[in-house]
Amino acid sequence: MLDPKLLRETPDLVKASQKARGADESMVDAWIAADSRWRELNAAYDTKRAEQKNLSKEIGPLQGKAKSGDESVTAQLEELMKNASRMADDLTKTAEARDKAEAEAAQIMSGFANIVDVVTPVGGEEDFKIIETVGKPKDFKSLGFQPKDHIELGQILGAIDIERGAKVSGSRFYYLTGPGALLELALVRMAMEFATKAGFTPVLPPSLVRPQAMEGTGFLGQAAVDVYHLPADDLYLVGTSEVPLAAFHMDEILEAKQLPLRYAGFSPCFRREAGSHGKDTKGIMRVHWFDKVEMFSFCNLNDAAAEHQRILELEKEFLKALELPFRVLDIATGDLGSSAIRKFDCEAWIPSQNTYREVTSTSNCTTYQSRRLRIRSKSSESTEFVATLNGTLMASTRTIVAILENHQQADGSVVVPKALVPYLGLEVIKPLANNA
RNA sequence: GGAGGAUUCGCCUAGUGGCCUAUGGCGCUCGCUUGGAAAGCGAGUUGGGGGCAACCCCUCGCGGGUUCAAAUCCCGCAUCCUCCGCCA
Repeated sequence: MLDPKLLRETPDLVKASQKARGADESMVDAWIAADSRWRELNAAYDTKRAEQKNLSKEIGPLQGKAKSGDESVTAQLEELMKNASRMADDLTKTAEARDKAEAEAAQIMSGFANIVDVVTPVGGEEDFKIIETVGKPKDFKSLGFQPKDHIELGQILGAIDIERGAKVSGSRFYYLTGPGALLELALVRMAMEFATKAGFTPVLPPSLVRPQAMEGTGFLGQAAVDVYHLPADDLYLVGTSEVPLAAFHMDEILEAKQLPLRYAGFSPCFRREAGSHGKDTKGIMRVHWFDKVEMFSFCNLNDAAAEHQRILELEKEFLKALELPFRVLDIATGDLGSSAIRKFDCEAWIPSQNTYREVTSTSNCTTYQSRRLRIRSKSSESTEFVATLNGTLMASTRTIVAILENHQQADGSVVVPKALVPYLGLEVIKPLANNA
């Protein structure tokens, strides 16, 4: 949700943002019309309500007199009751009109995406800016072998079972087995410790949430088709622990002194992947379920940009620790989620695809989510909506793909990055003995 | 799944249709007092919306309803507690 003041006072700013996103600019004027109608009706209601209250207050004492046998007030009382009755009808009608205008304004409001940052590159999916490139993809040719893809490596190592995933659950499902299962657990443990050292509180959040949590984080807008819904219970499966982490402080007023509050959530992530038919159909690059360690910060709006950089630095540091070559992108306006004003993606090199693929993503959502979730902070001076930021630390499937493919050797074995060795207890993942 | 009970300001609590424009205590903040502190005394202390302002309106778990008038009566829902059943 946007700040209504922004729309009332600087509509051109909102229009410019809508334009940069390729969204509808006319919503701005439509909202302003609905809002001014609401304000008018609201003021009218308030005035009438005040009158009604005064009228009602006169009735009580008179009724007391009438009850004690004083018949001189009966006529006056009747007159008052008649007026009050009429007033109540009028009030109901005004309230209905007011509520209608309010609902209309709210409807339009919920369609606004956050105001893009002025520094965000303008354009669509392809218009990202490459901020930096870290590490260098391995030259497998000079090493004398053709790199295998993660599907083949997964088979050789007994780490990933895609066929049985499909048998049991359908396409885009998989089993992690043996060293694959242990690899994920090691990565999770490493990520959690890493995040804890960086000041994030480890959290295991629920991965089923109520509509208001989903709604509040902005996932029931354009992204709604990608969300699993359980109609029997009206619960949603989260696509990221960003949802339960953001909603953690829903309807709360935090002490300004406590900020920033940082959490690292580990949860499964469920995505319907509607509309991505034909993309990444093989392997585990794009799946309906994966596990992820996600960083989430609540901070002052003024500190949000710095916190965003901080989260990005942590993501980079983690990828460096895994010895993965990657690049950092500044995502363009048209490719931002509705909550974000700016987004950085880290893309790791995937040898089998000869390209960089997204492994982490961090967004600055300023007060867009906190307004919807009613999360504020209170200092002695004021009560304000907090800024929220999120960033992937470790998405298991894609991280596993990157590790297997980048660190593979000619025989299919995989060298475990040094930083991960203590968590995995292995220096090399070796092919299964019975595998040719 | 079944049966009861609860939900009022940070915490505890009063409140069975109009005098609730919500008690009282604790805590907290400020002031007086003091060399300084404690005690004592006094004031303040839920959020939100509209209005240039004076001020007005909303907010007693949430949503409806009854009524001229609802913290209070009625209906639905949520959460928590107790007991029974089931269960990792």
